Amino acid sequence: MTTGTTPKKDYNSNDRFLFAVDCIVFGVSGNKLQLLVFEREVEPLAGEWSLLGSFIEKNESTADAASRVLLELTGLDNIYMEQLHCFATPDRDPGGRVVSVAYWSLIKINQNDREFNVDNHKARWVSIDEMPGLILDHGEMVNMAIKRLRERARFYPVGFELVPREFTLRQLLSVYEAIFDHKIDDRNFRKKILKSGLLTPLDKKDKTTSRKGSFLYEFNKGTYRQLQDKGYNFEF
Amino acid sequence: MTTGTTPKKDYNSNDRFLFAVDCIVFGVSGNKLQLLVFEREVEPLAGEWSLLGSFIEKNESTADAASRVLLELTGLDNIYMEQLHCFATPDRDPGGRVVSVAYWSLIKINQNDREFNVDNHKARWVSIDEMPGLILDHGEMVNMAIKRLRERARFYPVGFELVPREFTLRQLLSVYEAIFDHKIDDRNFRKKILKSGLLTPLDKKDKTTSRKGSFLYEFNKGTYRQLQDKGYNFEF
DNA sequence: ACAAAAGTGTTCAGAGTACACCCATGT
DNA sequence: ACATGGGTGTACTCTGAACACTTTTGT
Repeated sequence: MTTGTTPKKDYNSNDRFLFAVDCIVFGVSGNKLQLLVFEREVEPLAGEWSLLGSFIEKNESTADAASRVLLELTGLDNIYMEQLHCFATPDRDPGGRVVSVAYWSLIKINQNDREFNVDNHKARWVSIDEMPGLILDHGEMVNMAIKRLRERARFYPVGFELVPREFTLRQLLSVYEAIFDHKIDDRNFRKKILKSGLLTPLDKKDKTTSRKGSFLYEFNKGTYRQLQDKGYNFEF
Repeated sequence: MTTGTTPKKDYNSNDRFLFAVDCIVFGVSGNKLQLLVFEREVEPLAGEWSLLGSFIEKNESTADAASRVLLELTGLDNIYMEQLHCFATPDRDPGGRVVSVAYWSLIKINQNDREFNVDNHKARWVSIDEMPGLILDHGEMVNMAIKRLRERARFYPVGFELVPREFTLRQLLSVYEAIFDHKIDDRNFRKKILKSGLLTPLDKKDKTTSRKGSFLYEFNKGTYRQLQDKGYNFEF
């Protein structure tokens, strides 16, 4: 039926494109999922809100570039990060034919908010309920990333990436409430999450939020790795 | 802590890369998941097995390019297709700095195997158990695609993409056995899949596989669309 | 003593799992 | 009549979901 299915691979005669990454950075605070957005300081579109991105350098991969952007931003190099999607419609950037690979990442706001001064750099956490309009297709990227995050969080233990190393059950519950954007039953949550084996109870209490104090847990990497392969139902 | 987080966006001074798509095409036959592989006819690496791909043209998106490749191959333009991942390590292609976006797709082998003559085009269906070595990082792409397919198939109704428009329960069961690579209990499968509301029973029987004949079903698009958002557990 | 958050158990309904026999038909 | 694949039902277990009160302790 068809004629030629020979791969078109001519390394000399083909078009070359500019190539960038954009980073979608999520955190949780105040029971809401937050997004880190930036005010662009350069043309085109200076003054408008966008994600943070960068062109890819000659000898780096997209993952390297995204890590570089996150490192410059937060000073941290062990941030949870996944590739989201490659955005490549010809007219997505009026500045030229630019292909962008979006990465999404999760950071622990409480742990790191001193590491970078958001205001000085014209960066701001916004609740995803109050997200401003973003340039180009960045809004589309964010929506896809939210969807992907929720998908991951349903069956894989990514909730832990949004919580400090030592955390209380209520903190973890808040994170899941923020991700899924609905109230979760306290007792059922405790029962299920404790049964999963993902939590190691510590002999300490966090007394900052109540007089009684609430027990701290840390999170069990061994069980984590098992569940990353098999999956686990984190719907509450 | 950090200093400059200004997006590095200079449209003139940055490197430009070649940009390609590669297509991972799955089908099911003989109770096994099959992959469509090609023998390359051009240098570099002529004579070796690879996925089918193409460079991106100036005014097309990656999705357009992948659809174009699939259309040239199968003559069909309504193939189920998802972006897999953007592969962009600097040294992945010895022929130059080529970034490749991989797409995976599902086709109904029985329905279409006459539409393209696989042998004439040096293309071949291979069981994923007997996959030959593939050039470059194509093996890695396929492994990631298998993982992604299984993930999708667990919670979304993609199994239907691998079955003709009218199909028997046994055919559908075989598809799921192939995807997950394990035996599925016949009775429990029927019970669950019929309860899901995804199937519309037809008043016809397929008599090609038994004397008694087995009822044909078609698949309910309305329910399908609901389940695509909510997800549904297709583990059997 | 009281305010504020932490912690705890039970019941019920629905889903998953394991498992073995009869049915319809063409030859 | 028989061989071949198609079709069916039940009992048990486990998980999810709904739901309200007691505990601790600093002030």
